[in-house]
Amino acid sequence: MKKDVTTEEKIKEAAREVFMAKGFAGCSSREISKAAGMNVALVNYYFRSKSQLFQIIFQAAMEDFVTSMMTVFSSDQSIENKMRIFIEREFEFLSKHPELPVFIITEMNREEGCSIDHSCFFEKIASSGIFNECAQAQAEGKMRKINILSLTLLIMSNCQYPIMARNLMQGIHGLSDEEYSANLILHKQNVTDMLVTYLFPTQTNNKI
Amino acid sequence: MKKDVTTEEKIKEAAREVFMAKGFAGCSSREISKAAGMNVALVNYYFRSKSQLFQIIFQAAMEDFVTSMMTVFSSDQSIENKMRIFIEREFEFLSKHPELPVFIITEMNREEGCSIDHSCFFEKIASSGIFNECAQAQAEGKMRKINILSLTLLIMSNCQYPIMARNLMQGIHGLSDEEYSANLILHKQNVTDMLVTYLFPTQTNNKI
DNA sequence: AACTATTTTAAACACTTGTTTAAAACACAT
DNA sequence: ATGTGTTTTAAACAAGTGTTTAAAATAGTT
Repeated sequence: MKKDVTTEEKIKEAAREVFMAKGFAGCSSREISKAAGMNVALVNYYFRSKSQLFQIIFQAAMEDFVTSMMTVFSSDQSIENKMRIFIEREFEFLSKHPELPVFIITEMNREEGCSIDHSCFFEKIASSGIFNECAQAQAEGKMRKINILSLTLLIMSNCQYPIMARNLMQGIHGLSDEEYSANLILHKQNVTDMLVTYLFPTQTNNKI
Repeated sequence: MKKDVTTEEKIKEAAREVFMAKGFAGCSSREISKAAGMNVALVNYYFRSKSQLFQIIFQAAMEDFVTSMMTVFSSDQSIENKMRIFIEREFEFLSKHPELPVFIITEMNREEGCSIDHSCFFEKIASSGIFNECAQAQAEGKMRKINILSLTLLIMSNCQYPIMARNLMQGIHGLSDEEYSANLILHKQNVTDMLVTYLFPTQTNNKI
């Protein structure tokens, strides 16, 4: 047979789109199969059930998520520069995949949802050596002493929330898509300034 | 008839719990009616449909959300103190209603979802005079000059995300409920320090 | 007690859900 | 062309969905 895009991948692609947009509970098997342009039964022929298909999609989404971090952490830069580049990349990445954070958070909260071990993601990030690098910088007084969770939260909060809450913010502030996108660029700069100033309090950074 | 808790309220209470925990798509009418301890038909007898019931619950949730802000903004405090108190209160409020932010954001993203006018919430907040107060403080050089959206985002991001992403963060960092709660208190302090230092850059605040 | 209006229920409606079955279409070797 | 294994489909399955209907239970009035 041989095709440029195999059926299995067509399903995965469609499932990813539909799951991300509507969540596990918000869509049906038929909706996915229709998006993939085929019969319902095929979805269960390749993946045993809707749940199993979902697990695969979710796992891949988490993978993407972490991978996007790794490229920066593993780079040959000062820790402050890594921070700047990471924020830059995170805004760029999330602008391309805006549903990803809400998707992951929502499905993590689902009771029957993904029962995979998530600590592997932590280990993957840890293997980049970024945490050791932080500890060293903190010991040398180059970096503010906060624990890893707080550090993670500070970065994730300020990068992800502005993307996640887009519709809410546009609704509240009455902004068009273009206006919000423009403001997002300004906000990214504010976030970078704030985080770098807070985390790396040097004489230069403390200037107003 | 007269009862201590009217049927209508029993439904609303049950609906709020179930909707918040599972979302609109994630639950059924029967599930709500069962949680309220009554027949399915009663839900549609008091509220015409599942959608209409949802709209009411969602509207009330947004109301709660905004009201929790107003009490602080309207208080008689310096703007820097308002900020500190607001963060304190927001962490406290969200710890009691952890599903609220994800619920609002998720349902704002739903296509068929709540088509209400959200600008009224902005006006409600604006009526507290907080925005004018900010503008004045900025004009006097007491506060960093950033636009309202960016200000909103900075605060909301750092207050809401740590609650929203609780399960994700616990999973990644391998933390128990108690551990995370404890860390949340530390993080709240970090967030307060960071935001106040960034937004009100005075000589005292700039100290490490 | 008998009538009326409201509140609650069981049952049914038509439709969608996830999943399975059995037959059809297809590819490919001989 | 025939046979074989894989891929795809239409059809059906039982269970669950939102909603409606008509009857039962209840409350309130006379």
